[in-house]
Amino acid sequence: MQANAVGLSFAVTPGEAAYVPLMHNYPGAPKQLNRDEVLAQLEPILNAKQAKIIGHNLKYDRSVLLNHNIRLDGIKYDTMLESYVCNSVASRHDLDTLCEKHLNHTNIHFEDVAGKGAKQITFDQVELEVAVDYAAEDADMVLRLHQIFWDELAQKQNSKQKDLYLNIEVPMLKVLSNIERNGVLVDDKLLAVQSKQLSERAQEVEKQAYELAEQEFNLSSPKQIQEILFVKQGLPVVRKTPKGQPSTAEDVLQELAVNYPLPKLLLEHRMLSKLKSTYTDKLPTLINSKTNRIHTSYHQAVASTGRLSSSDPNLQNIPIRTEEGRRVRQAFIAPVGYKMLAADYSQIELRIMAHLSQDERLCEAFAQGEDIHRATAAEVFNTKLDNVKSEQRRAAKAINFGLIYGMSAFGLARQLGTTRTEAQQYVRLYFERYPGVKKYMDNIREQARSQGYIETLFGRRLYLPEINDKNVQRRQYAERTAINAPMQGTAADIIKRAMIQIDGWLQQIQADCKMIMQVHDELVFEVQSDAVEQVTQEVTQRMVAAADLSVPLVVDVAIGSNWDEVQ
DNA sequence: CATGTCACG
DNA sequence: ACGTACGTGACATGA
Repeated sequence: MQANAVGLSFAVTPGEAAYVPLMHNYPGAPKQLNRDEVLAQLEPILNAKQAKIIGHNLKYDRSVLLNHNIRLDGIKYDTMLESYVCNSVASRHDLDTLCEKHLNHTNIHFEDVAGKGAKQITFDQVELEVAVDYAAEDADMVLRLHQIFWDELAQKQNSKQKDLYLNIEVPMLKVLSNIERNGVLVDDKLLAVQSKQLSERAQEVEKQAYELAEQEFNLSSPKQIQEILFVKQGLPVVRKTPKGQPSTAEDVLQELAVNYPLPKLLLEHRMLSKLKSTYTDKLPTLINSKTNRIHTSYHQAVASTGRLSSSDPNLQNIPIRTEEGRRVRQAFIAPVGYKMLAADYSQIELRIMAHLSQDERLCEAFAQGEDIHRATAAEVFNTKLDNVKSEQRRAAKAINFGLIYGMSAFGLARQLGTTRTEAQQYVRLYFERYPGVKKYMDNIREQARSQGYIETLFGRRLYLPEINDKNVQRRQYAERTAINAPMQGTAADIIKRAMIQIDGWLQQIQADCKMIMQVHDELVFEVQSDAVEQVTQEVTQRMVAAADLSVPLVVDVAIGSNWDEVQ
């Protein structure tokens, strides 16, 4: 949203590339072609639907060009997405890493030409003679990488991956670019008020904590908290961190708070300072001065399961679970004359589990539109639906979540606050009542072992090299991933398909509606008030139709004037 | 830069 | 004996 083009580089034949400098600006810089004239002349090519432009992370190039009012619709291939589809478990998909890995070639690094840290210069200050090698190399390498990836994707046995790449990931690039550029309106005055309230409360808590500790200390320092709690006050050590220090994590403090007063204050202070520093103080600083809105970045090649991630700011972890936190959402607003509309998939991962496992009882429960946790409770506790106690439903809900995560009896027991034996009992009962699920879990583990990977419904492949590891921990971790990834990943595929359809519809009818956020199973829109009914209908229909499962996909829609009201 | 912690689905 | 539910990103501290 902020960057300007300094130059353009192209390659049409491997081993040859050109750099067109436009805006290099340093003492003695040579005269260059006028940027806007060059871009205007290039636009028919960049924007031609039949053009076959290949790039690396073209979402970024598209956005920079849009800053100059140039559209980049000739996108055909993106090597970052090719690498991601070929192996999403690989930790990085940046150009330098891919060149090392696939071309055995070390690129000129950006830091080599621009320096690093506080002394780093911007690319327009880089001398032409230096810039040309750096920029032209990029174009050449992208072309070479594409040839390698395309050979891999076009292999016949990988056709599902090719479809995933061409029909989901490449089209998504433009959808995400649109969402990012749309941005979201945030009420900075409200956040300022909240910041003030949070710091006032935090100060009171701080004062009380000093009295209880009989000294001043930094409540944000785990090290100092350890000293006070476990050395000075001699409280029992509940758990240790991976590095062997006594843990002061939330669940530990919760437990200690039953018998001692200080942990409760620490918990409250933690909550208040988290909300203030990460949200109410930070978000207002990220409002773009040109658009008066916040523009996140979505990352399409980060999460191994196929999910998106969001950063700068992360709009996928805005608080909702506590009363205090939720208030942050009141600052995400629709402008006058517009409404906020949120559409979320109901229980999508469990529905996918029903589909993948084809378990009869589970499919039937969804077909009947039952409350799935209640239905599970009725089965596990062998009672009528109407007689399910709230405690039983809570346990069933924990079991259902546990299943999605590839649970152990230990994990379930801890979640439920019960014994491991009892948790094991629940798991056994569950699998007796849902034998299809049991069979599916065993099959997917076995499939992961024999193939070394698992796949989502739409062919996204996750390699699990540690599935046969000698190390029990690593192997079990890979097994849990094998269980979880097909469900989380299929859900990611489905919402991406819906987003592509919805974006296409919005462009086509020129609706007064913007898609503004995605939070894994939820889409958020800003809709002109008169269009709310139409958008509700059209969005729901496209989300529901995004996959044809053995069970219905259900979408809940809510409308309000801010993000808190639509949950 | 590592660590611990905590926000979300 | 050990660690223990999946996937993320951001912040403060402290070396």
